[in-house]
Amino acid sequence: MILALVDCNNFYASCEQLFDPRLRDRALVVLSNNDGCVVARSARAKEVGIPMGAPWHQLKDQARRHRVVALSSNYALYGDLSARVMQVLSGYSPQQEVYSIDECFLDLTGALPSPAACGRAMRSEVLRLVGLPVSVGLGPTKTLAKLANHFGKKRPEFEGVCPLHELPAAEQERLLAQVPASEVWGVGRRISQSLEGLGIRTALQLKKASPAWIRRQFSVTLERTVRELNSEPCLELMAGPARRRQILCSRSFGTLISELAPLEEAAAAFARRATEKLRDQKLLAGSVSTFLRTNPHREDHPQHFPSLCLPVQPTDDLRRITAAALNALRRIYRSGYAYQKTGVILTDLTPVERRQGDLFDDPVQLGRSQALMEAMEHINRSMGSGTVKLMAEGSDPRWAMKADNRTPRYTTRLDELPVAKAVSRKKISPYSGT
DNA sequence: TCTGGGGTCCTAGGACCC
DNA sequence: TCTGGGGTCCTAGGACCC
Repeated sequence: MILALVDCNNFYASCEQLFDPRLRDRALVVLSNNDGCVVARSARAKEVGIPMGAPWHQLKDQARRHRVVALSSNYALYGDLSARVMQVLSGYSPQQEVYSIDECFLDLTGALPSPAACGRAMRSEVLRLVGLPVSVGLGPTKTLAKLANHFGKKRPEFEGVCPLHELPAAEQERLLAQVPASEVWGVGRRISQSLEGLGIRTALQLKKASPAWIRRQFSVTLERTVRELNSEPCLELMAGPARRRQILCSRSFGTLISELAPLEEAAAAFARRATEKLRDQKLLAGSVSTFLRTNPHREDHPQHFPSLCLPVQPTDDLRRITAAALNALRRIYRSGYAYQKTGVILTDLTPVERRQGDLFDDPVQLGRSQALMEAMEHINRSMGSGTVKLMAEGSDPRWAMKADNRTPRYTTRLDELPVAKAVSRKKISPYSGT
């Protein structure tokens, strides 16, 4: 079996550069929601030493020195470009697993003229048709394909495509010996620290460890990683999208909130967003949880992290889900805390077609509920999300996020098309953060 | 002042069953 | 005085991923 892992380079930053060529040679970063942390960096931003994942407010001086441009994240744009990349790649294999917004696995077993040639073709076609650079890693297991992708990206001699399985064994070992174990898929910060204590520092040392011993020391998960490094497949390619186990919607607020009323509005808004996702996937929720969180970084302030899960009769009715979410919120809320975040989680998900009835169900009410939900969706689809919503959401959200520097949704909004006016008159300035 | 959002899987331990 | 053996299910917490 030969698997490919195709991954877009600096995905969010590349999306922004695609629509504004003036950004191509700039140090550019894209920020997380609320303009909180750095979640993507252009090649130049990496060169000047902007770290991944760091809080933006700590980097402002460094950023000013290097004239770094910082943009708020624009998920409508990234989601649309992702779909185009995945579409192009799907033509190269009947078996594609879309693993995240910017990467997918493909089964290239038996690809002609060869998997490696196929990898090179994918790379040039995505660049030609979508305009985004990708890297390709090839190997007999997912973990090795991931590692090969790492080599394809970091080592210029591969020119973006690394067919690890074609290299002589000695050459493979030489490469693995040069990669820290923490770069291996499934080895995070905690495990790499523990491994180091046991004398395992490189991917090659991890590969040569005994699977049984690793299982005793850690868990079956890391045992699988070791086996995968030895070309023994333990992780299957997922055929379709896996069945969801939970649906979560949460946001940090633009400012801290202590009163119940604005928290209720936020929870109602997140319940709606979660219910939209639930209905898109034709699922019913059997439990609704709400959680609250104070700012964990303020160690000198009183902290409160409550949550409550309420069972409901399996439903996709926005009114019932919102009522349960607010009920839970009111029961966990305490005055006197400055809350930073709330969220709604739907669990115990079942497919709509397996709806379990109840002795006291009223089919007329169920029909009305469905008709109402469909009418709301129809209006919100054609006139914009949130055109029709429950009063519980309020109309002036105090919890709204910061997104001071979002670029236009070039590919999904007619009124934000990149016409001359929109692009050329807007001056690029380093992010001021005000 | 300012620190993301959305997921999955595994394990240990407790509750509960006969 | 002395208190079994063999299970399942659920949950919280911790690890990982992008």
